[in-house]
Amino acid sequence: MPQVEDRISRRQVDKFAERRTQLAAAALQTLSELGYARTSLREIAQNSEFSHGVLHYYFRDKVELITHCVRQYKAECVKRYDEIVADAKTADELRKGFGAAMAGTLREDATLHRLWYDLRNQSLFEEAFRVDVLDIDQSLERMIWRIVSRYSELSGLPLAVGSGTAYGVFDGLFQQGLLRHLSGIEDAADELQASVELVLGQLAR
Amino acid sequence: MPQVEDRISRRQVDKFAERRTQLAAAALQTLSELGYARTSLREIAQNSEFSHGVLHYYFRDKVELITHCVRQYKAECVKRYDEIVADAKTADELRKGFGAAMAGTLREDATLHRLWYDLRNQSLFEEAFRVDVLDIDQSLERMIWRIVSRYSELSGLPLAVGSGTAYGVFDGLFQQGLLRHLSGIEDAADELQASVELVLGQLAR
DNA sequence: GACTTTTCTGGACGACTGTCAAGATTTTTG
DNA sequence: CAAAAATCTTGACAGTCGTCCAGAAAAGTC
Repeated sequence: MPQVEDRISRRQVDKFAERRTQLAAAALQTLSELGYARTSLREIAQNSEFSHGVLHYYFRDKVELITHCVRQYKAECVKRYDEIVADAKTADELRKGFGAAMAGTLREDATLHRLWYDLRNQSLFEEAFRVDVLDIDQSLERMIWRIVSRYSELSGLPLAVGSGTAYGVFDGLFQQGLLRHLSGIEDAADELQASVELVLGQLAR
Repeated sequence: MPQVEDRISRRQVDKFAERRTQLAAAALQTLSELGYARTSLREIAQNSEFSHGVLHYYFRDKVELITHCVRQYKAECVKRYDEIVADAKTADELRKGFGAAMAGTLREDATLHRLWYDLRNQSLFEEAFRVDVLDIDQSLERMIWRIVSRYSELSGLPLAVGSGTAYGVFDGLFQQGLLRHLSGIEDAADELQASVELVLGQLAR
């Protein structure tokens, strides 16, 4: 049996990587259901079609598996959000589209977002995750900044805040919406949409 | 040995409750250092002057202990923040004081805040914590609202947003600051202060 | 077909977890 | 001081955890 490092860089790289993403997807699902604290390797394996031993064939240890998960999440996440930037023609169209997209992903991908905030918090305690988490966070910040600055462009109004502030504001609104939504508050998504549109209008005057 | 419920409502309630808060303080310290996922009862006991068995003498189980911790955190937290509302005479004084207080608690109580966000996230996975967490969250929202509405009062400017939106915005800014601060970014607190003052000015026009 | 390599299984390990209870210790009570 | 009650320690329990490994199963090679 070759070393993990060798296996990664061999001929059938694609097949090996394919299984890795397959297992990472099972891990992602388990994590989004149970959260980091209650997710075990055996539980992850049960959400796949393999036994628990195989995880150590494709990943060195648990940290590498979860790190890989986080990276995989990022790809899915940015792709998801980048569809939002869309091709709005007017400032108002962009503002409404942004609010609707936020509310939409809150409704549909609540458990995934819950996982993201969980992992981001874990990175505050476990340094192993920090680099990847910060990387994702920055890409999310850029994504928000693209929208906000484009809004300023379309509306002709100057922005009152910078990139980091804008991200903090909208991320806070979203997290608050997530908390309410998962607590069973019916109109949490609607309220988020209204808040987002309102605040975006306030940041460019 | 009487039941836990009986012990709580007996003559020396004060002494019993005193030890509970003492143990809860040890738990709070452990949790803020390790995070929820890595905190065990034995670890908590080692941060106190007792053995691990005593925890089940004062608390029914781990959930009750942590729930008690969260409640205790709330008391400390609201007290801490309520000193912020202070007695500002002018709108500008309040705005500066608010920003400075945010930056100050970010610098001094970073690990406690990190714990709060961790526990709030846990409540999204474990229903047992949800009630207490939502209670704290609401009291924080009211605290923010007191500041924001007072600012509107002092400045004579009308507010553009409601209570929930205001809380989401400032909580997001703070969390973003916490992430940067704990990642070793030196001027994270200063940036937070500037952001908070800026955004507060934007919400009332 | 046989032989080699890759992939996967299932069990074992030591460490750790929450929980519990028997008994030692301390404090309170009469 | 002695009896009783409260408090605390210690060790044990049944699980679960991440990790590892011997060997079964499958895939690839000649």
